Amino acid sequence: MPELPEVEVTRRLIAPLLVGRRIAAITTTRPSYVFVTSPARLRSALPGRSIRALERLGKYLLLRLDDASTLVIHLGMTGQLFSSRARSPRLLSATARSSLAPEEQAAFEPDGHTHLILRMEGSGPDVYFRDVRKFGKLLWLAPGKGHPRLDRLGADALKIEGAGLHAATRKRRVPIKALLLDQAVMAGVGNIYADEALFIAGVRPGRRAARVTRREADALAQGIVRVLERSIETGGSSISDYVTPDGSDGGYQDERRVYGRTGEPCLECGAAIARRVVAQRSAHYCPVCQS
DNA sequence: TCTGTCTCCTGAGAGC
DNA sequence: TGCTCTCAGGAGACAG
Repeated sequence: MPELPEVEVTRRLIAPLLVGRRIAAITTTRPSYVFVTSPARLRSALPGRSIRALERLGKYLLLRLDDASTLVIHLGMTGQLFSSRARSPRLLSATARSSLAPEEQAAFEPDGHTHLILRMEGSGPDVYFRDVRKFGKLLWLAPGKGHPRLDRLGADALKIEGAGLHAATRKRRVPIKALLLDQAVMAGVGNIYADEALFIAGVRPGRRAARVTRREADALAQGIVRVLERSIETGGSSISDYVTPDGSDGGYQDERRVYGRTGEPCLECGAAIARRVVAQRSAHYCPVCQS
Protein backbone atom coordinates (compact mmCIF):
# COMPACT_ATOMS: atom_id res chain seq x y z
CA MET A 1 0.00 0.00 0.00
CA PRO A 2 2.05 2.91 -1.25
CA GLU A 3 2.31 5.90 1.09
CA LEU A 4 4.69 8.84 0.91
CA PRO A 5 7.93 6.81 1.27
CA GLU A 6 6.97 4.30 -1.40
CA VAL A 7 5.89 7.07 -3.76
CA GLU A 8 9.10 9.01 -3.11
CA VAL A 9 11.27 5.93 -3.69
CA THR A 10 9.34 5.26 -6.87
CA ARG A 11 9.87 8.84 -7.99
CA ARG A 12 13.60 8.74 -7.37
CA LEU A 13 14.09 5.44 -9.19
CA ILE A 14 11.72 5.94 -12.09
CA ALA A 15 12.73 9.55 -12.86
CA PRO A 16 15.97 8.58 -14.65
CA LEU A 17 13.91 6.33 -16.92
CA LEU A 18 11.45 9.09 -17.85
CA VAL A 19 12.86 12.59 -17.52
CA GLY A 20 14.30 13.89 -20.78
CA ARG A 21 12.73 11.09 -22.83
CA ARG A 22 9.86 11.28 -25.29
CA ILE A 23 6.75 9.13 -25.18
CA ALA A 24 6.50 7.22 -28.45
CA ALA A 25 3.12 5.61 -27.78
CA ILE A 26 0.92 4.43 -24.97
CA THR A 27 -1.17 1.35 -24.38
CA THR A 28 -4.19 1.37 -22.06
CA THR A 29 -6.81 -1.05 -20.84
CA ARG A 30 -10.52 -0.34 -21.29
CA PRO A 31 -12.17 2.49 -19.30
CA SER A 32 -12.35 1.70 -15.60
CA TYR A 33 -12.27 3.21 -12.15
CA VAL A 34 -8.54 3.86 -12.63
CA PHE A 35 -9.04 6.37 -15.43
CA VAL A 36 -10.14 9.78 -14.17
CA THR A 37 -9.13 10.89 -17.66
CA SER A 38 -10.41 8.49 -20.30
CA PRO A 39 -7.98 6.12 -22.02
CA ALA A 40 -8.89 7.71 -25.36
CA ARG A 41 -7.97 11.17 -24.05
CA LEU A 42 -4.66 9.86 -22.73
CA ARG A 43 -3.91 8.23 -26.07
CA SER A 44 -4.37 11.56 -27.83
CA ALA A 45 -2.57 13.71 -25.25
CA LEU A 46 0.58 11.77 -24.34
CA PRO A 47 2.33 10.38 -27.44
CA GLY A 48 4.99 12.73 -28.79
CA ARG A 49 5.37 14.57 -25.50
CA SER A 50 8.70 14.76 -23.67
CA ILE A 51 8.84 14.44 -19.88
CA ARG A 52 10.48 17.45 -18.31
CA ALA A 53 10.26 16.55 -14.65
CA LEU A 54 8.81 14.02 -12.23
CA GLU A 55 7.55 15.52 -9.00
CA ARG A 56 5.75 14.22 -5.92
CA LEU A 57 2.84 15.87 -4.14
CA GLY A 58 1.85 13.84 -1.10
CA LYS A 59 1.09 10.40 -2.51
CA TYR A 60 0.70 11.71 -6.06
CA LEU A 61 3.31 11.58 -8.81
CA LEU A 62 3.23 14.41 -11.34
CA LEU A 63 4.80 13.90 -14.76
CA ARG A 64 5.45 17.37 -16.14
CA LEU A 65 5.33 17.31 -19.92
CA ASP A 66 6.93 19.67 -22.44
CA ASP A 67 3.60 21.25 -23.43
CA ALA A 68 3.01 22.26 -19.77
CA SER A 69 0.39 19.55 -19.31
CA THR A 70 0.70 17.04 -16.45
CA LEU A 71 0.03 13.35 -16.06
CA VAL A 72 -0.99 12.68 -12.46
CA ILE A 73 -0.55 9.17 -11.07
CA HIS A 74 -1.84 7.90 -7.73
CA LEU A 75 -0.80 4.35 -6.82
CA GLY A 76 -3.82 3.70 -4.60
CA MET A 77 -3.44 0.47 -2.64
CA THR A 78 -1.87 -1.90 -5.10
CA GLY A 79 -0.50 0.41 -7.78
CA GLN A 80 2.92 -0.42 -9.22
CA LEU A 81 5.00 1.82 -11.47
CA PHE A 82 8.02 0.02 -12.80
CA SER A 83 10.49 -0.52 -15.59
CA SER A 84 9.73 -3.02 -18.33
CA ARG A 85 13.04 -4.60 -17.36
CA ALA A 86 12.00 -5.10 -13.72
CA ARG A 87 11.92 -8.65 -12.48
CA SER A 88 10.02 -9.59 -9.32
CA PRO A 89 7.59 -12.30 -8.19
CA ARG A 90 5.51 -9.46 -6.68
CA LEU A 91 4.62 -8.46 -10.23
CA LEU A 92 2.69 -11.71 -10.58
CA SER A 93 -0.39 -12.96 -8.77
CA ALA A 94 0.07 -15.91 -6.42
CA THR A 95 -1.86 -18.02 -8.93
CA ALA A 96 0.49 -17.02 -11.73
CA ARG A 97 3.50 -17.62 -9.50
CA SER A 98 2.36 -21.09 -8.56
CA SER A 99 1.89 -22.09 -12.19
CA LEU A 100 5.47 -21.26 -13.12
CA ALA A 101 8.68 -23.09 -12.40
CA PRO A 102 10.86 -21.34 -9.79
CA GLU A 103 13.37 -20.17 -12.38
CA GLU A 104 10.56 -18.56 -14.39
CA GLN A 105 8.74 -16.80 -11.55
CA ALA A 106 10.50 -13.46 -11.88
CA ALA A 107 9.52 -12.90 -15.50
CA PHE A 108 6.78 -10.34 -16.18
CA GLU A 109 4.64 -9.69 -19.22
CA PRO A 110 1.93 -7.00 -19.24
CA ASP A 111 -1.37 -8.50 -18.09
CA GLY A 112 -4.94 -7.34 -17.65
CA HIS A 113 -3.95 -5.34 -14.59
CA THR A 114 -1.37 -3.32 -16.54
CA HIS A 115 -3.53 -0.26 -17.20
CA LEU A 116 -0.95 2.02 -18.80
CA ILE A 117 2.22 1.33 -20.74
CA LEU A 118 4.43 4.28 -21.62
CA ARG A 119 6.42 3.18 -24.64
CA MET A 120 9.43 5.45 -24.77
CA GLU A 121 11.54 6.48 -27.76
CA GLY A 122 15.12 5.23 -27.85
CA SER A 123 16.68 2.10 -26.47
CA GLY A 124 15.78 2.54 -22.79
CA PRO A 125 13.05 0.58 -21.02
CA ASP A 126 9.34 1.29 -21.20
CA VAL A 127 7.38 2.09 -18.04
CA TYR A 128 4.34 0.15 -16.79
CA PHE A 129 1.55 1.20 -14.44
CA ARG A 130 -0.16 -1.86 -12.96
CA ASP A 131 -2.91 -1.90 -10.33
CA VAL A 132 -4.78 -5.05 -9.38
CA ARG A 133 -7.48 -3.49 -7.19
CA LYS A 134 -7.90 -0.41 -9.37
CA PHE A 135 -7.79 2.06 -6.47
CA GLY A 136 -5.04 3.94 -8.27
CA LYS A 137 -5.78 6.95 -10.43
CA LEU A 138 -4.57 8.28 -13.78
CA LEU A 139 -5.41 11.91 -14.47
CA TRP A 140 -4.23 14.20 -17.24
CA LEU A 141 -4.25 17.95 -16.65
CA ALA A 142 -4.26 20.33 -19.61
CA PRO A 143 -1.68 23.16 -19.54
CA GLY A 144 -2.42 25.57 -16.72
CA LYS A 145 -5.19 23.44 -15.27
CA GLY A 146 -5.36 22.32 -11.64
CA HIS A 147 -7.60 19.78 -9.99
CA PRO A 148 -9.57 19.78 -6.73
CA ARG A 149 -7.87 16.53 -5.68
CA LEU A 150 -4.51 18.29 -5.68
CA ASP A 151 -5.71 21.68 -4.51
CA ARG A 152 -7.08 20.20 -1.28
CA LEU A 153 -3.81 18.61 -0.17
CA GLY A 154 -2.23 19.90 3.02
CA ALA A 155 1.46 20.40 3.72
CA ASP A 156 3.82 17.61 2.79
CA ALA A 157 4.15 15.21 5.73
CA LEU A 158 7.95 15.37 5.55
CA LYS A 159 7.69 19.05 6.47
CA ILE A 160 5.15 18.74 9.27
CA GLU A 161 5.98 20.49 12.56
CA GLY A 162 4.48 20.18 16.01
CA ALA A 163 2.96 23.65 16.05
CA GLY A 164 1.13 23.16 12.78
CA LEU A 165 -0.06 19.71 13.73
CA HIS A 166 -1.25 20.88 17.13
CA ALA A 167 -3.18 23.73 15.51
CA ALA A 168 -4.88 21.26 13.18
CA THR A 169 -6.08 19.17 16.12
CA ARG A 170 -7.89 22.04 17.86
CA LYS A 171 -11.64 21.57 18.14
CA ARG A 172 -11.46 18.34 16.16
CA ARG A 173 -13.52 15.53 17.65
CA VAL A 174 -12.24 12.82 15.29
CA PRO A 175 -9.70 10.24 16.49
CA ILE A 176 -6.13 11.46 16.11
CA LYS A 177 -5.46 8.68 13.65
CA ALA A 178 -8.29 9.88 11.39
CA LEU A 179 -6.74 13.32 11.48
CA LEU A 180 -3.34 11.96 10.44
CA LEU A 181 -4.95 10.14 7.52
CA ASP A 182 -6.72 13.32 6.37
CA GLN A 183 -4.73 14.42 3.32
CA ALA A 184 -6.08 17.95 3.69
CA VAL A 185 -4.29 18.21 7.04
CA MET A 186 -1.03 16.76 5.79
CA ALA A 187 -0.28 14.91 2.60
CA GLY A 188 1.43 11.57 2.47
CA VAL A 189 0.62 9.63 5.63
CA GLY A 190 -1.37 6.40 5.32
CA ASN A 191 -2.34 3.60 7.64
CA ILE A 192 1.09 2.05 8.22
CA TYR A 193 3.04 5.18 9.08
CA ALA A 194 0.19 6.70 11.10
CA ASP A 195 0.33 3.66 13.39
CA GLU A 196 4.12 3.74 13.59
CA ALA A 197 4.27 7.48 14.35
CA LEU A 198 1.57 7.20 17.02
CA PHE A 199 3.58 4.46 18.71
CA ILE A 200 6.71 6.62 18.75
CA ALA A 201 4.71 9.49 20.25
CA GLY A 202 3.03 7.26 22.83
CA VAL A 203 -0.46 8.29 21.70
CA ARG A 204 -3.31 5.83 21.18
CA PRO A 205 -4.87 6.00 17.70
CA GLY A 206 -8.41 6.29 19.05
CA ARG A 207 -7.81 9.35 21.24
CA ARG A 208 -9.74 12.48 20.26
CA ALA A 209 -7.51 14.79 18.23
CA ALA A 210 -8.39 17.78 20.40
CA ARG A 211 -7.02 15.94 23.47
CA VAL A 212 -3.52 15.67 22.04
CA THR A 213 -1.25 18.04 23.95
CA ARG A 214 1.27 20.39 22.39
CA ARG A 215 4.10 18.24 23.72
CA GLU A 216 2.52 15.14 22.19
CA ALA A 217 1.97 16.96 18.91
CA ASP A 218 5.68 17.77 18.83
CA ALA A 219 6.53 14.11 19.45
CA LEU A 220 4.01 13.03 16.85
CA ALA A 221 5.37 15.40 14.21
CA GLN A 222 8.90 14.22 14.93
CA GLY A 223 7.72 10.61 14.80
CA ILE A 224 6.04 11.12 11.45
CA VAL A 225 9.13 12.65 9.87
CA ARG A 226 11.34 9.99 11.47
CA VAL A 227 9.40 6.98 10.18
CA LEU A 228 8.91 8.49 6.73
CA GLU A 229 12.59 9.35 6.31
CA ARG A 230 13.69 5.97 7.62
CA SER A 231 11.31 4.20 5.27
CA ILE A 232 12.63 6.17 2.31
CA GLU A 233 16.17 5.19 3.33
CA THR A 234 15.23 1.51 3.35
CA GLY A 235 13.27 1.62 0.09
CA GLY A 236 9.74 1.69 1.52
CA SER A 237 7.52 -1.07 2.87
CA SER A 238 6.89 -4.13 0.71
CA ILE A 239 3.99 -5.49 2.73
CA SER A 240 1.65 -6.55 -0.05
CA ASP A 241 2.18 -5.58 -3.69
CA TYR A 242 4.68 -2.76 -3.47
CA VAL A 243 7.92 -3.14 -5.38
CA THR A 244 10.44 -0.50 -6.35
CA PRO A 245 10.58 0.41 -10.05
CA ASP A 246 13.47 -2.01 -10.60
CA GLY A 247 11.50 -4.88 -9.06
CA SER A 248 13.30 -5.08 -5.73
CA ASP A 249 11.57 -5.10 -2.34
CA GLY A 250 11.68 -2.28 0.17
CA GLY A 251 13.09 -2.89 3.63
CA TYR A 252 10.97 -0.97 6.11
CA GLN A 253 8.52 -3.85 6.64
CA ASP A 254 11.23 -5.44 8.78
CA GLU A 255 11.37 -2.40 11.07
CA ARG A 256 7.68 -2.03 11.87
CA ARG A 257 6.99 -1.66 15.57
CA VAL A 258 3.21 -2.12 15.62
CA TYR A 259 1.57 -2.25 12.18
CA GLY A 260 0.57 -5.81 11.32
CA ARG A 261 2.06 -7.17 14.57
CA THR A 262 -1.21 -7.91 16.39
CA GLY A 263 -0.60 -10.25 19.32
CA GLU A 264 3.17 -10.04 19.05
CA PRO A 265 5.17 -8.55 21.94
CA CYS A 266 5.82 -4.82 22.04
CA LEU A 267 9.48 -4.15 21.30
CA GLU A 268 9.59 -1.70 24.23
CA CYS A 269 7.61 -3.36 27.04
CA GLY A 270 6.70 -6.85 25.86
CA ALA A 271 2.93 -6.36 26.07
CA ALA A 272 0.87 -7.84 23.24
CA ILE A 273 0.25 -5.43 20.36
CA ALA A 274 -3.48 -4.71 20.11
CA ARG A 275 -5.65 -4.01 17.12
CA ARG A 276 -8.92 -2.11 16.81
CA VAL A 277 -10.80 -0.35 14.06
CA VAL A 278 -10.39 3.44 14.01
CA ALA A 279 -11.77 5.59 11.21
CA GLN A 280 -12.69 2.36 9.39
CA ARG A 281 -9.04 1.34 9.30
CA SER A 282 -7.24 -1.25 11.36
CA ALA A 283 -5.17 0.49 14.00
CA HIS A 284 -2.31 -1.29 15.79
CA TYR A 285 -0.92 -0.05 19.09
CA CYS A 286 0.70 -1.03 22.37
CA PRO A 287 -1.89 -0.79 25.19
CA VAL A 288 0.90 -0.08 27.70
CA CYS A 289 3.23 2.32 25.87
CA GLN A 290 0.43 4.36 24.27
CA SER A 291 -2.19 6.26 26.25
C1' DT B 1 -18.88 22.64 8.74
C1' DC B 2 -17.92 18.40 10.77
C1' DT B 3 -18.34 13.54 11.20
C1' DG B 4 -19.42 8.88 10.02
C1' DT B 5 -20.68 5.54 6.52
C1' DC B 6 -20.78 3.60 2.04
C1' DT B 7 -18.64 2.57 -2.23
C1' DC B 8 -15.32 1.28 -5.64
C1' DC B 9 -12.04 -3.35 -6.53
C1' DT B 10 -9.87 -8.07 -6.46
C1' DG B 11 -6.60 -11.46 -4.54
C1' DA B 12 -5.41 -13.97 -0.35
C1' DG B 13 -6.57 -16.76 3.23
C1' DA B 14 -9.69 -18.94 6.49
C1' DG B 15 -13.44 -21.95 7.23
C1' DC B 16 -16.49 -25.49 5.90
C1' DT C 1 -10.55 -30.24 -3.51
C1' DG C 2 -13.56 -26.61 -4.22
C1' DC C 3 -16.70 -23.28 -2.78
C1' DT C 4 -18.04 -19.18 0.04
C1' DC C 5 -17.06 -15.55 2.97
C1' DT C 6 -14.19 -11.98 5.05
C1' DC C 7 -10.57 -8.81 4.98
C1' DA C 8 -7.33 -5.33 3.33
C1' DG C 9 -7.56 0.15 2.44
C1' DG C 10 -7.23 5.52 -0.37
C1' DA C 11 -10.32 8.70 -1.17
C1' DG C 12 -14.65 10.64 -3.09
C1' DA C 13 -19.71 10.94 -2.41
C1' DC C 14 -23.31 11.40 0.50
C1' DA C 15 -26.30 11.69 4.68
C1' DG C 16 -27.22 13.46 9.18
